[in-house]
Formats: sequence, structure tokens, C-alpha cells
Amino acid sequence: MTAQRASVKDVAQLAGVSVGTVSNVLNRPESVTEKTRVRVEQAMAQLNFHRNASARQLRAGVSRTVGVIVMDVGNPYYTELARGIEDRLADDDHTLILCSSDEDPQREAQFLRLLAEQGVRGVLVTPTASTTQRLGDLRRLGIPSVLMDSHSTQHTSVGVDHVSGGRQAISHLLDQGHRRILYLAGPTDLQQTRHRLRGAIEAVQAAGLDPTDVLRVVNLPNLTANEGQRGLIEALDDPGPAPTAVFAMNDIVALGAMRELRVRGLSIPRDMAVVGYDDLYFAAELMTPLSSVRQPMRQLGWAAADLLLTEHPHTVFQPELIVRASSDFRRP
Amino acid sequence: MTAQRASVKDVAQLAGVSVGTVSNVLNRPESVTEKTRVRVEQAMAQLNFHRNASARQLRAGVSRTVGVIVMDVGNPYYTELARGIEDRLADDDHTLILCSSDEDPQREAQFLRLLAEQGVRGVLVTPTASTTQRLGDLRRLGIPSVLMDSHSTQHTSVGVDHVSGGRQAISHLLDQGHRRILYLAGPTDLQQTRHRLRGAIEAVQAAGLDPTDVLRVVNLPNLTANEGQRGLIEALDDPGPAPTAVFAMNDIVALGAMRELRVRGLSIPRDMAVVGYDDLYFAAELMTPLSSVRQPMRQLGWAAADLLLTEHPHTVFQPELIVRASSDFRRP
DNA sequence: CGTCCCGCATGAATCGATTCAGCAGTTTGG
DNA sequence: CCAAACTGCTGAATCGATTCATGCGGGACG
Repeated sequence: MTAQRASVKDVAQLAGVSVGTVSNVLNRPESVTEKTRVRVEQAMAQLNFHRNASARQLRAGVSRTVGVIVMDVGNPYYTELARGIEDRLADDDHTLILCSSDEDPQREAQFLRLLAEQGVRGVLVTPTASTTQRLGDLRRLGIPSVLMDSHSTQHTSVGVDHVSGGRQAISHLLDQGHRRILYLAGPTDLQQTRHRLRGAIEAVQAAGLDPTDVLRVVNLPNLTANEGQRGLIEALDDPGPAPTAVFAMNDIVALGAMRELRVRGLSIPRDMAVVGYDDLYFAAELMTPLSSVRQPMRQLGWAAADLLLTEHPHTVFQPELIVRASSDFRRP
Repeated sequence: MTAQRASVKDVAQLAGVSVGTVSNVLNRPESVTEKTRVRVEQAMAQLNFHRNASARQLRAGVSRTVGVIVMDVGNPYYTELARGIEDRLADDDHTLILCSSDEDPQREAQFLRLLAEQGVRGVLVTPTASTTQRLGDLRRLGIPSVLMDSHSTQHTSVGVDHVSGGRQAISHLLDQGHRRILYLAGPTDLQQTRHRLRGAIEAVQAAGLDPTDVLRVVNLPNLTANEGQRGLIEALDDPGPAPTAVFAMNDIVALGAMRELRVRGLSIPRDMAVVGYDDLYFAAELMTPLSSVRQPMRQLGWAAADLLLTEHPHTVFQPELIVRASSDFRRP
């Protein structure tokens, strides 16, 4: 088998024109006679010609791919984000390279290096703690970046107001009469963790209570169901008054916590209320439908990609609490 | 800002060596004196040098990225697959471009064209109906491909035995005493749809029954929760005896079906048993824990990538039915 | 009829990393 | 002591698409 790719040169030869003309057919078809254009196109079809993106990019200097680094592709929350990005990129005929950092700065750095070598048009990141410095390096190479779901004064970014999300969740639980609330948080170096905590504290203070009495925080190294379960065990096995409600960093963590509650025969929400975050598509279908803070991920992704392609200012979206049975026993 | 990328030439100049030597430092460091190597490395660091992947690939002819096209990145099933692929690729310092075909042959073709232009090292696809012909085009360009979760005599592939999966699910439902079973299937041109049906028929026949009496098939155009709900409505509103069990194409479809059962106040599994497919991580945590056919997605992805990098023969994995309350009322 | 212009096509130069024949200088061996 | 082998480095050629100064032929116009 002659597994040889046809080049513009081959096409030119077959069509009996010069390489420049072939290039014109590809990039400025209006500047070529109909007759020659057809001839060249036939030659391309006959040779199964695909233009070599490397050569194209090497010469032209610009790429039509965008790098996207999310914390966990396994989490539907982030794939929804990716969808939004893809939607926007498709409009401008760009594509995306999707990478999963697994919240590991090492891996993230590795991907950033790779994307830099690829000469991507730009990079969209849900940043881990140590990201921002490396993005400076990229900018120096002429590669713009947009932070997603995060805020920084030195970078363009799109975000959701996590302070508001934390406030809404905790206000709701306080309204339900809870006075000892467990916050199953992510690592402290994650901005989301801190912002939601701030919102939580604001909510407690607004109710005229003392945050140190009301809130108990457990930081989980990973945001998985197993970690959520482990975190709840840790909190329940702790001596002292047990919490009566849990605010989880995301729905998957909440899933793990609910699993443990069930193991212990505790009723949700009577013995322990639960509020999650992200409102994943199955949240309403769980054993106990899960209250959750909904985030407009698709729009967020769209906005991030748009920012990269069109240079807009910073954008912030508002989350919205969805109350279900897991935190309100009057609900179905 | 001088957003100018440094090239090997710049590095060579700064280090006082030739470009060939810089290239040697990058690719054959053992063939360079320690002294010059250090000097070159310092120059690279000082200039914040990143090698240009386009130029590299243009010359070398080989790429270190692999294209992956899955049917739906929103489905955790496929992201798990992607994880397995990534695991294997990382071992050989390759990376992946992840694309979502959304079961749309048009989109798939678009991505294949793009990947061909990128000159990827290979392509891994969960194929839609019309894929195989296009893969022939790729092969003619020297780009190998591996079908995932599918089988074809003309292509290397990794797959799960869907006949077995269908057989296991239906055998189980027959054992539970069901004699009218609804199969909420995907499009008929999807291989998985047909194979599972074949397994279902085998199971019915093995029980000495007539498949046309027992099985009712509804083909859904998309495998979403909403479609699952719609499919169930269609079947229930149909005159004639209603089914007593549902076998869904995947857990998300099952989710939609269960939603409708709940709306109608039907009990699961007493009024209607449900068995899903894929055993997504939340299947055990649903309102009624969902029986499901588990597939080793991560291994499948790993095997697919391995196949591409090392040229092994065809691999088939076995699925495993996990029985939960949704299809067995003696279960918790 | 000559000049100018315009539309269309040409092909050499270019991008940056890699490769490889070749060169200078050193070591080995007979 | 000289040939051969080896080491470490050089720099021109190369990959394929794009660009742009240049050429060419035909039509318009004076």
C-alpha cells in the first residue's frame, strides 16, 4: 500500500498548474478562474488530498485549536463546560484539545507545556492553586488564556459567583432551622472553597449567629464520592455535637455523604439535611432528591471561548439554589 | 510586549553553537558534551524556549497526538473510556484530542477530516453507522484507527460482548418471572443496539419462549434521559398488554424511564422492573438502585490505545450484570 | 497602433526543527 | 609514525503550505 499523503505539489502537477494556484484555490477561491478552480478541485479529490496542518500553521503562525484544561473530565459538570466551549469554537471553525488536570499542578504544568508547543490559539483553564504564574509564561509566548470558574485581577476570566452560591445554600439551611452545619469542602487552595466559605460565613452573620459555632469545615483532598463519604465519617465520629446538615462541595461529594448516611440508617433530611453543588442531571433522581446550587456551565464555557476569540471584559454568572427533599422534608 | 517565540536558531546564537547541536541537545543529549549541553540548556531557559511542534512534526512526519471521537462526552461512560486511553497514552508521552460526535455522522466526518489534517498518530472511534468507509480513507493516508466498543472484520477494534450483555439482562428479567419486556434501544444502525437484541432473543429462546411474544422494541434517536422518558410513554400509551419490565440502552435512558414511572405512581420493581446498561457511578444511589450491566470502560480505553501503539490483535471484554432493587424486590 | 491596465497564474522565499554528510581534532592500534 | 576509528560539532537540505513580487496575455482606450 502506498500510504503516502498527497501534497499541494502533487495536486499542482496533476492539475497542470503551480503550487501557488493550488494554495489560492484553497484560500482565495474568488481569485481563480472557474475553469482552473474546477480542475484543481478534481485533482484534489482524485488524490484524496488533505492539507497538512503542521505546514500550514508553521508558515501562517496561527493555529485553529484551543487548549482546554479542566480539573476532572469524569465530572459531568466539566464536560458540560466543554460543550459550551465547543459550541462557541465551532462558530469560528476552531477545535479544542481537552485535557484533565485531575487537580494535579504537575499534570497541569505538563499540559500547559504541551499546549505551548502545539502553538494553540489560546488556553482555557479551570485553575489549580499554582496556575497563574505559568500563564504568565504563556502570555510571554503570545498565547492568551482565560481562567474559568475563577477570578483574578491579572487575567481575563469567566466565573460564577461562589460567594453567592455559598450564601444561598447556608441561608437555606439556616432557614430550615439548622444550627450546626458541616461544610465538606475542597482543598483550601481552591478559590471555590474559600469563596463559598465566605458566602457561608456571611449568611450565618446575617442571621445574627456566630460562624465558629455554626460552621464546621472538613477539607477533602479530592472531590470524589469516596472522599465525601470519608469526610462525613470523620465528622460524625468526632466527639462533640454532631452537625444536622451538610453542605457539600459538589454533588458527587454529596452522593458519597448520602451513601454513608444511608449506611448508618440516618434519615435525609430529618436526621441530616444535605445540599450539594452543580446540580448534575441526576440530582433530582437520587434516592433522596438532592438540593443543589445550579451553575450555568454551558453558558460559562461559551463565554470563556467567546472571550478568547473576541476580547471582551470579565464576566460573572449567578448561581441558583434548587431546593429538593434532601434539605426540606415538606418536599416530595 | 515582544511576544516573540524563541527558535532553535536564537538558542544556538545565544549559546554560541550551531542549530544542529541544539537539536542534538533536545533529541540525543547523550551525544553532546556535558559542557555544551549545559550551556545550551541555560540559553533555552533564558529565552523561555518551547520547541515548535508544527515544525517538528512537519519535518519528522510523525505526531504525538491521538484523536479520540466518542459519541457523547457528556456521558460519564465515555469519559471513563477517555481516561483509560489517556492512561495508556501518557506512558508513551502521547496526548489526545477529544471530540464528541453526538452520534451525528456529519460531525464525525468533520472531525475525521480535521484529525487527518492534524496528522495525528492515529484515531480511536466509537463509530456511528457510516464510519467504516471513512476510516478506509484515513488508512490510505497512513493513519491507523481502532474501533472502540464495536467489532468489524476489516478494522482492529476493542469491544465488549454486547450479545452477552443483552443475554444476561434478559435472562435475569425472565428469571424474575417477566414475560413482556420492553427494550428501550438506540438507533438500529448502532451495532450495540443489534447485538444486545440478539442476546435478548437468545435468552428468550433459551427459556423456551417466543421472542416476538416477549420482546417489544422501541428505538430512540438519542440516548438521553428525555428520550428514555418519551420512549416509555410511547410504550405505555400503546394499547395492548403493557410490559412488566424495561431493559434500557444505558443508565441515562433508564433514568428517564424511571422518572416517568414515578410520575405515574408505578412502583419499581413491583409494577415495572428496570435494568440499565453501563453501571454509571450513581446507579446504586438512585431513588431505586438500578440494576445495570457493567462494562470495563477504563480497560477498554486502555486496550484501544495500546492497540494503536503496539499493534496487537483484537480484544473483547465481558460485561457483568449487577442486580439491584430496580429489578429485584427482595433486594435492599 | 501603441500604451496602460487588469486579471490570473507563477515560483522562489519563508516558517522552525530535524537530519546527515562532512570536517576538525583526538585517540587507538599495528 | 601513520592509518583508522572515533568524538563532537557544523550547516545546508528538507518537510508542505503560504505569500508576494513578478510575469504574461488580452482588452480598453487614446
